[in-house]
Amino acid sequence: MATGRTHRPASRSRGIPEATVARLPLYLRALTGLSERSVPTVSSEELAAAAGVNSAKLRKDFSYLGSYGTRGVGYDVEYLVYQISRELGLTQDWPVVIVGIGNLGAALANYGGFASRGFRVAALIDADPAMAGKPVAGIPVQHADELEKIVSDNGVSIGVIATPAGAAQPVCDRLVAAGVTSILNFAPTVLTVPDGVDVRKVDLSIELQILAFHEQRKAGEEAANQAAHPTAARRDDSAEQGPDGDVPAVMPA
Amino acid sequence: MATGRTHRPASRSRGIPEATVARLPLYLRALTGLSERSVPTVSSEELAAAAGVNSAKLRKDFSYLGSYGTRGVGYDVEYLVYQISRELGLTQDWPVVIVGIGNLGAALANYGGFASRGFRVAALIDADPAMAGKPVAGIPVQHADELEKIVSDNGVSIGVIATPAGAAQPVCDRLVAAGVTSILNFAPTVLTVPDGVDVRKVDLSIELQILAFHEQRKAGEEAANQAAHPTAARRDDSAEQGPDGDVPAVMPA
DNA sequence: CAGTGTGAACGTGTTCACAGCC
DNA sequence: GGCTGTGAACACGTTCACACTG
Repeated sequence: MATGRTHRPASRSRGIPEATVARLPLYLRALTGLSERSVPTVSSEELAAAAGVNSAKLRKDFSYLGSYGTRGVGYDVEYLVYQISRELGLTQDWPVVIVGIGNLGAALANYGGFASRGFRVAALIDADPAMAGKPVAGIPVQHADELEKIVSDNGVSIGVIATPAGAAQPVCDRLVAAGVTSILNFAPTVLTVPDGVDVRKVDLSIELQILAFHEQRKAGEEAANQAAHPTAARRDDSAEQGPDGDVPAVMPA
Repeated sequence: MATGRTHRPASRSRGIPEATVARLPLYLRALTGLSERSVPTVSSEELAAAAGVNSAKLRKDFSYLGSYGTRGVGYDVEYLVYQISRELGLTQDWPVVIVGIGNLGAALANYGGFASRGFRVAALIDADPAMAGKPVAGIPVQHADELEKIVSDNGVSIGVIATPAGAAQPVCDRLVAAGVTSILNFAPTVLTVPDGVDVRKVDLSIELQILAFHEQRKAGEEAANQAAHPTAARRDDSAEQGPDGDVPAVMPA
């Protein structure tokens, strides 16, 4: 595996597991913090703690990139920052367009983490003519009619969709047709795209629902323990929604 | 597995795989759409398409909840909506507080998907005294000093953190101390919480970095094909960042 | 000796393919 | 006949534990 010096790009950059890729930004952030505090080296243990993972996972992740550590010492912070940045493609800069400048779009435009790492907001686009020309985060909003021109003129390959659900698919289609091949979707819809186009979705409501699931479970366990432990049971405004019995009005055949 | 009528909550609600839980909201959304269009039943194939997964996965997921389908027919839409809602704990309502009413916090407060499914914004909290009393999304912002009181008065168990990175951990600690046991974190920081507290993180910058990784890979493959296929190569403003050779200024030992 | 790098064991998630039922 | 429900096979991801090395 990756014999010392990096040789064939294909052999070492092929097949980095998705799960590892998803953690690289986490490591990078932790490393950047260390770098700013001028820490020269870290052990896998320390870095793992800073990134919120366990050290075995971190070492395995790094092993996919190559052998960038020093046994008995740890990892050189600056060197790792560079290697991970390069692996993620952050040594080049990525022009990004944000479509849909409502509350969320504006929040994204103002988000500092954007510019910090290789990403540059090339344009803000909204369908509302009243928005056109209005500056948000110092960038004038452009009308949706300009979308295709903006994408091709700026060589944009990453698009962020922050429109209402209904507008998302048409916007997506236009972005893709104009040449965008990666989309970050904040609208609560499943987007359909041709092969070769990546979509990642960020969905607030889904995250909350997952939390609710676990929260409910906790409450259930608490209730179960209550027989033996009749202590304070928080958040019991009404009857514990019975996981049994109470069937809805509508019933299947 | 789940013999017909649901009996012991523990036996059937124990051990729904995390991956399945994460998809339930997706199914629920697709089903809600069908329900609004008064579609009475769906096959696993149709529903899977609407949710953007494959049908085998969907059937396996549903099998963890019980046998809610009818062979040869499909699933009753209304019934499934109810079962999934109940499983996710959405038949009760969850008061939520949002801390940090900047651009993002305001976007979240205005987000419709919130109220639609069991979640209710109980309070908006910000550290800036100038914000206090100002209504956002029709809800007056309260000062951070009130945090503990708000959480306990409303029986809040889910908190959303939309503060700057530096404030996130202290806010988190206060929320947890006040009784919150589930946290949705939008700040780009790793939060440390006691056992029994769930944290989910939404991180825009990480999502973009993952997209950049894949985007870079595509560009690399494109470049590789270029030898045989010297067609138009989009987004090649500068030299293909060599995955080999070019070492940074800083070097390891 | 301290700490990386990694095979091997393990666990989780996905897909297949078909038996069983309506 | 058509579609669900599910064991069994497979793929992917995580953890363990230790050989190896600066």
